Amino acid sequence: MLPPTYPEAAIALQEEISRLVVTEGDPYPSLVAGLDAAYARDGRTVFGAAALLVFPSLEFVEGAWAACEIAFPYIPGLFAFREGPALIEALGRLAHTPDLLIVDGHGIAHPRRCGIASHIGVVTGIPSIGVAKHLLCGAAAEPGSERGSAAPVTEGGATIGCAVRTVTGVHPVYVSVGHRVGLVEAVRLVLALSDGYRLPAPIRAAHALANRVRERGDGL
DNA sequence: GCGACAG
DNA sequence: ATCTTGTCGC
Repeated sequence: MLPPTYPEAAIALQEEISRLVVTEGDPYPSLVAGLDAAYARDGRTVFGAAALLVFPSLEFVEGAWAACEIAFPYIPGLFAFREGPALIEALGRLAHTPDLLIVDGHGIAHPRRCGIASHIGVVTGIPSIGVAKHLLCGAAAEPGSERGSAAPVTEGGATIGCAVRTVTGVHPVYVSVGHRVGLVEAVRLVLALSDGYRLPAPIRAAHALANRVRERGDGL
């Protein structure tokens, strides 16, 4: 199916993809890729970046990026149709295939249980986890203030993610299942991938790469 | 109808 | 996300 042009088509596609999401799994990855994007100042191009790190040493292996014309507006809940193409393109340019994806954004902590992390996980078949800085839906209980504390994010009685304290005393991140990873396992992995900063190392590396690429050349 | 709303 | 400098604090 071609990339949807209208919100109604995008929503219909998400409803189909959400049925394919596998919400359990306990991967022990060797190579973890962080995915993030940056936008050109003119707002017409999105730069997707993938940063590959060794697990659990967090040693950097390689980075890849891709520039795409923005083909979809920013609509909360339809994020994947804006950034997804650039992230998947960058992912495909890595010389190695990751065993796990850490995506900047939500997994199933989404109105249709199909955030960008789940979307990319299903499309690629690679286990994925969503890590977001803010909630899109649901409500989170307050986790303890110590690093490692976690509290559930729920919506309508269902647990859709966890608020996780990656740094003592710092605002938590919101972790949710992307694809082929259980929630408990996702939280454990995010903590193992976090080394002193609020966001996990793979996402920070991807974020830095995306910004570097954007600064170096706004065009294509 | 009103407010909220990943990046 | 992006527009934007310095500044307070560990």
